[in-house]
Amino acid sequence: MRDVAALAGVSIKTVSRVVNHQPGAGPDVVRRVREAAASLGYRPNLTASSLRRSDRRSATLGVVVENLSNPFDAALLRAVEERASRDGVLVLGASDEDDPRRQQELLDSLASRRVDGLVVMPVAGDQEALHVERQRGTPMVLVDRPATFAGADSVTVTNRRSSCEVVLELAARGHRDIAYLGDRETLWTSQERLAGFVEGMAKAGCRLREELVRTGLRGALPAERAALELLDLDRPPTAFYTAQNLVTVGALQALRGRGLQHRVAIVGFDDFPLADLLDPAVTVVRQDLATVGTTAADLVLRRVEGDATDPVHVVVPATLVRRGSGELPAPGRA
Amino acid sequence: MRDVAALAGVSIKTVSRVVNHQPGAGPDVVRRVREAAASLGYRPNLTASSLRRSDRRSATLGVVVENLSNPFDAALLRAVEERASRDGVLVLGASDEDDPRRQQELLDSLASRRVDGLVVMPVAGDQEALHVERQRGTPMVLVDRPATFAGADSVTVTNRRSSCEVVLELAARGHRDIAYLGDRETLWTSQERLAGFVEGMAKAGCRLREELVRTGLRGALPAERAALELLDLDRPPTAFYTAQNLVTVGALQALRGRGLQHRVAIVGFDDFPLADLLDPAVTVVRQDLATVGTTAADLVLRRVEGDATDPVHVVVPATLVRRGSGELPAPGRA
DNA sequence: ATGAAAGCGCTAACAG
DNA sequence: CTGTTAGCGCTTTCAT
Repeated sequence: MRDVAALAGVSIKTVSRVVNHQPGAGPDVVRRVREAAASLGYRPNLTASSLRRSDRRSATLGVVVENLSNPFDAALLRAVEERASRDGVLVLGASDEDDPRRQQELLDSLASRRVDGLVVMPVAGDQEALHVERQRGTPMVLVDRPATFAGADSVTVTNRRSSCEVVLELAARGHRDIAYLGDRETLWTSQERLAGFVEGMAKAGCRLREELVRTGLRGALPAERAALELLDLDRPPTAFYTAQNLVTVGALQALRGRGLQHRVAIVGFDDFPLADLLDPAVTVVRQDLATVGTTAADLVLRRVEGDATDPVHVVVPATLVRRGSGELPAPGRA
Repeated sequence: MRDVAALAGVSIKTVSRVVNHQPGAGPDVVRRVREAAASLGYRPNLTASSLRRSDRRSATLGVVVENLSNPFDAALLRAVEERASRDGVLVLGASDEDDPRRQQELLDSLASRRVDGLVVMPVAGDQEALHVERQRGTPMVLVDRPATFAGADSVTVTNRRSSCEVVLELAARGHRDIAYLGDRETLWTSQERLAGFVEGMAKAGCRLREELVRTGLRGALPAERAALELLDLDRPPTAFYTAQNLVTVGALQALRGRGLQHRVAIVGFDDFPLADLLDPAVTVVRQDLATVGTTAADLVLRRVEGDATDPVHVVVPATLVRRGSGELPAPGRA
């Protein structure tokens, strides 16, 4: 910048004004400065600028998720990025592998880069680290699971309500022996989905058979095994509600293995690519990650702008996508 | 940092030494400084540090892809992130939507934040903007398509060779009327895959029927239509090579629509989730994005460290994943 | 082993 | 309209 000023024959401050499109620079001077900048290949240094500026903004957000290659997390990152880019804000994306230590490292790393705000999908368990970071002043929005401390905004989806609706739909088609396959119950989303299932069964007047409820399924293989076991019962379920992506895949594999894919209904939570290419196409509850991400970005950017109103918990509706597998009627009820 | 120094009763420089684990600080002083830092909630400011430091590093890389929510791009970002995190380097991820203007904006934006290096999946067409940025000194690695200018490293996969192999495999199972469905030919990868297809047909001694080669297919729907047209020919193909993700999906839909999924062979380029859940499971050429990303990150980080050897073009092998759909024999050749 | 002074690239606050 | 001075938080260089 000094060099540009010298070449253009003006003061360094004038260059600053031109670069930042501030008023108070003659049109002729502007041109000379621009030329000088171009010929020297000058690039403004945003880090130096933000160091000195009074707002101290880095025009950068941090996004911490479990794994950026997870389509779920990627969609979220993308949505945040899209919203942020409208304000010229860039996004530092990072994966914590659901490891609290790693999450802490990333928080420190992002804080030392002075990100303006954080969008975090918190690791299961204690949120103390996030609380501490928030108290240091960093605007923060939690996604997927709500904050267990005061001060941060949260954006989640209708895990419970949508799960309840799924059960009611299945019951409306005559199903009464409905099985629940879910992930670890340490996850807030799993708890909510199970709660919604239980609620739905009650509302539908279905007896909840304990042996048809299986949780703690981590990945497709355990889910497949669990589904096979249920199918081998004397009185097997006529419908499955699979409350997580990979669990759904495992259950589908089980049904296919038994040749029951057209006889046993199944609804999954979380959409997945090609769900409509299977036979029958798979009915799912779809989370609107784009809305979740955009909302989260909106919130955090607003906080960055100084909005100090009370923290909010936004709940984005998930939608039931009927494709066929969830609309199979109970036997003898065609 | 000043406050920490005051509280600990030492000079600001001493605090700097402690924070950076530099020698020249008494064990007692170290403890006092650490305590003061903790009690004040001090966070080092990496941006201020990098501004003053002689290496001028920001410990940040920029990754520019088409769309971060694309599983392909997400896997790449994740791989770069993983490699970078081992050096304490964070990653700014950005989507250019295959728009040259947007790519330029992102380059400027990343440059103004003084990223140490760039990993770029270049937009189709002119690479002049990248060339300019590279000449300004930013280490840069192109992925997916090679650089058309001197100075940048590239990492691609064996588009051509793998395509050739696919054809030879199909031919070995008796197929001679093999169709090619591909994306736009303006894309380097598409060109390579088509070239490999042509090469394979020649090597296998198959006559290449022009009417069985369809390119410019953008997305699943056009691909499905094209596939249906080919299936309606007097002498339809007995095998498909679909050279892109969505094209494969479209062709699968066409085969399923005609009930031919067990009679006509199909091999796709690019793996996709649940490819093994379809019936028959889909044989694909899988790109090893993890290796591509890690390699790219490796290269760019090495350049950041000062490696000034000649630019390289690394070609990562893609692997044929045989799942069934590609192993269907030609009719009358069971 | 510790500290004082200078300055990275830039902008706030005040002159002219 | 334009320039001068000071200083953001930190590290360099050189002293002590």
